[in-house]
Amino acid sequence: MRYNSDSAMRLFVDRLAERTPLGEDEIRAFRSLEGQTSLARANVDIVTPGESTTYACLIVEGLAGRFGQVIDGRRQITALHIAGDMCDLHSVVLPKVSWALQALSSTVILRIKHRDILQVAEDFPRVAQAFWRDCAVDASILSQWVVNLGRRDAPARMAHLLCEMAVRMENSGLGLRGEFKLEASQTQLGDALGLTSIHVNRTFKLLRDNRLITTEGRTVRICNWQALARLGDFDEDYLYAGRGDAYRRALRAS
Amino acid sequence: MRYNSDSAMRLFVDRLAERTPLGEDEIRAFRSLEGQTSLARANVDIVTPGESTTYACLIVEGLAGRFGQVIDGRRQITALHIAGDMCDLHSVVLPKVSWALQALSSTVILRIKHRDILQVAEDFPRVAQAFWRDCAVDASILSQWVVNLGRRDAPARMAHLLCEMAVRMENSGLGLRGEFKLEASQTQLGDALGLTSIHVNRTFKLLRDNRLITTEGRTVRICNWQALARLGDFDEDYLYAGRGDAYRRALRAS
DNA sequence: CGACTCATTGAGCGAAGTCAACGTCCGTGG
DNA sequence: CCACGGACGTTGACTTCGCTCAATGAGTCG
Repeated sequence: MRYNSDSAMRLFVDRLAERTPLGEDEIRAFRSLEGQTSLARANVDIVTPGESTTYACLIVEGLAGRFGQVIDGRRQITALHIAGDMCDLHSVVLPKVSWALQALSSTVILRIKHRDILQVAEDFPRVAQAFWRDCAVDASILSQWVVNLGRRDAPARMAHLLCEMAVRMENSGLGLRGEFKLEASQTQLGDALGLTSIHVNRTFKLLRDNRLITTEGRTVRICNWQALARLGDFDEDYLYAGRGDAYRRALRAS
Repeated sequence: MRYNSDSAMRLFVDRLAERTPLGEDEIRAFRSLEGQTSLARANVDIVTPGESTTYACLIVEGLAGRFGQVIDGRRQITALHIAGDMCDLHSVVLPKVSWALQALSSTVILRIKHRDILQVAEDFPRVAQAFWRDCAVDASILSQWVVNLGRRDAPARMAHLLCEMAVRMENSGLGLRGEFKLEASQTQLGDALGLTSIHVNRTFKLLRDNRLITTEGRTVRICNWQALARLGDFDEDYLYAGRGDAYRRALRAS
């Protein structure tokens, strides 16, 4: 099968370059990395826990989640990844993983060899720094999830997640913060929010009843961004997602 | 004041070198980094949110926590750091922070300039990789905290935290997993566990009543490691902290 | 058509929060 | 020296948020 993995690669490199100034040759070196695309259907593991991986996964299309496991079978999603995300870049330096990577909806991924990534990082210190920084942003998001789970009730938690995904999608040109598709079932959202699917449903209803959002299938429309962000106590700084014009122009040009 | 910051530096470098083979000159280059020590009393901010830091903090002695803030004044600790931890190494690549770093008990820290750290990383690719890897381990721990907060009830959550701190302390030679000092108040533990101090107290009582632990002041003794680890569903792999060969083999894949 | 997944809603329960009181330890100042 | 205040730990009574169990409907695929 052939997927347009170029666009995802461009998204990823743009994001790196936005946060870490990279020269022409550095970008070229990185973009020349080869990989294999493959399709994973919803609820299929891409990486299984305990595995020693030899490649990192770039999302080309769809939605994937990193899952932590609890002994009784319940699951907790620790990260959501959209197109353009290198979802397990950290596995380059820690290849033995203790989590699962799973497609939440039909997802196309591009597997890039650790060895190749390490080589580029070794040849170009700035690229190494860009990788390190990307992992740090990932950790920053993870920190916010800890806060979200630890100290916010269900409506605030959900509001925060919706705001986060809205901004991330918009920044990757995959939607607008006012309207975007969140390709996850309520059960999967529950796994991300530390709630049951039933409570996710009720919380959705609450947000709809308060005219903060509307939903249509899996499309979410945020009717009142201000109010939703206030409810979720959302401040997008932690995403380090440049809303700079330069970035957007660059995207549009390509 | 003069503190023995050498021992903390040694702890940190040992940990790096344990996970990333470093040459003599690389270790020497790193250990030659200079810093300023200072003392922070309990509940005093070392780094304040919104700050743009120019240095990273190595804990020489004591206990520090990274705090996320919620609008209503409640707090959530997203990471605990003990002696030998470079608690905000990621700020080297993301200097504008959105969290607070606070001493939980009297804590001595060594501030090392970002500029110097970046220089060593640029000169020695393996050192850069070691930093990247250290941040990845930090993120791995963060992931486990997400799982802990999202999918475990209070007793399991607490058991998991106790096991984690026990292993980390033992691995840094600051205690034994069977007995160690956890220099945090029950309120602070609540901030880490997403519980109220009152519920932390009740949960402590529960663990004591079940003869899993005993406490004496802030010294925790784990009487039944097996049972506590089972209750907390604790598997130490995610800490990448073994001194044994197993984990070194796991890393060798890279 | 049947089997399946997913969304929706109700009823009852339980884990954790809130509010409140009290004891201990410790530092500080009259 | 003791009195006072503050931080911390402990415990009880009551409330509430989110979970469990259960039933139903809507959409989809073979």
